[in-house]
Amino acid sequence: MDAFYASVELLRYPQLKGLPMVIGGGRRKVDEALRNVPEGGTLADIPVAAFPLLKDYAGRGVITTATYAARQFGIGSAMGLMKAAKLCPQALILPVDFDEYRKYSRRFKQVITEIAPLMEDRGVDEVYIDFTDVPGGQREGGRVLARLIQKSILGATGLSCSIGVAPNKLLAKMASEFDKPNGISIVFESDLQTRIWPLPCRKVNGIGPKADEKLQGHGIRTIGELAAKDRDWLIAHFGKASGAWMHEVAWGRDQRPVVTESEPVSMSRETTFDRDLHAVRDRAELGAIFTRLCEQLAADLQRKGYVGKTIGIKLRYGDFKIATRDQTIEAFTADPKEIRRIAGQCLKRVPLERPLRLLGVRVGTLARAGEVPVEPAVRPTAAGRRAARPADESTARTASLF
DNA sequence: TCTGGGGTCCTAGGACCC
DNA sequence: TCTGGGGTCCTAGGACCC
Repeated sequence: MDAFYASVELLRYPQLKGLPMVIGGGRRKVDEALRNVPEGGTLADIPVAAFPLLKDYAGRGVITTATYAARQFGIGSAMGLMKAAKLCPQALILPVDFDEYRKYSRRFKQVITEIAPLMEDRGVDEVYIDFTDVPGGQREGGRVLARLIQKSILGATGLSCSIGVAPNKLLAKMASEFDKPNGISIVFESDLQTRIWPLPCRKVNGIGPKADEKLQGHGIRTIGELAAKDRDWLIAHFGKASGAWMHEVAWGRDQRPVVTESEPVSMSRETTFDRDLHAVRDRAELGAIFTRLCEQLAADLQRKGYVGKTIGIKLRYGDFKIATRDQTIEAFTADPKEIRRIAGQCLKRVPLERPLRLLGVRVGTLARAGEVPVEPAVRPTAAGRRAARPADESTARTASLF
């Protein structure tokens, strides 16, 4: 989907079309500015001047989506809001409204599955579709079907999307970026050398900043340069699995099927504080946030009908370093009190002297409530074994906080 | 310009079992 | 006297994606 969050917002506020706008940041300040709906009017009647400007936004956060008008100024996803404000102070800013995006997500995905039932979910704004057995799916290399899907989604939601059609998921994903927004791009196997090999390695789904940096360290910048490397050389430098995988993708090979169903592995809730908090000084505030996260997470689990038995916490310190702890318990649970109790024990095992930026709670090893696997014979858990051992010195002093 | 929230998968060491 | 081989589970961290 093209600039998905921003495009959904423009459906509500069509008066903002064409203006530089970003989605991100907390709710509070922005919400105040939006309490300007004229008497008897609708959201579309709010004057543009009533919307908050990026330059007036003071707070932590990143941009989740920028309109194409905002991108002209060099603003992009994941950019800090403060930096974006320097690039384009007059841009408008709207808070993230995930419930609304999820609504439109369900809608466009339903449109797709009615046309092509084999669809793989890749988050709120992205999917893979298997054209293979869809009637007419091969006409003009898939362009006819792609066009039908685009038109149907636009008709049902008012949203545009970009589609890449290729022999596999790897190439289709890259193809989808060739013509944005509202484009269709067909890539054949025979296009590998001309259209894929000139691209930077970073364009491969799965090669991130770290791998790219390492590749560049070896003088490898493009996918073609990667393809030129010996398979064994790649394995020697990137490990057996990664090296072999890199060799495959550089040659455009990918056998992964389109997966239409999957079960969640974990659920979590986390929050970044408005300011860094200290475990001792801000004890009450932290405790309240901690409890709330556990309650939200329990509610998520219960609403979706899951229970879990691995409970964990995540901290991000002021210096952005991350620490995680988890503990597997014997009985599956979705109970907020139990989650908080175990998560609290996890917190006691992590250093709490330094300023904290983020706190998160996670439940993993999920099972559908009501289909809980039979417990195997009890053996002492790792936690039980650990309990016999005293906490290390750094955590001992703060152990009673939670 | 200090950098969100919700996920998945992989690696690696240690405990434990057969 | 010194020391197997294979397997699973648990835990912590990290890369990556949307």
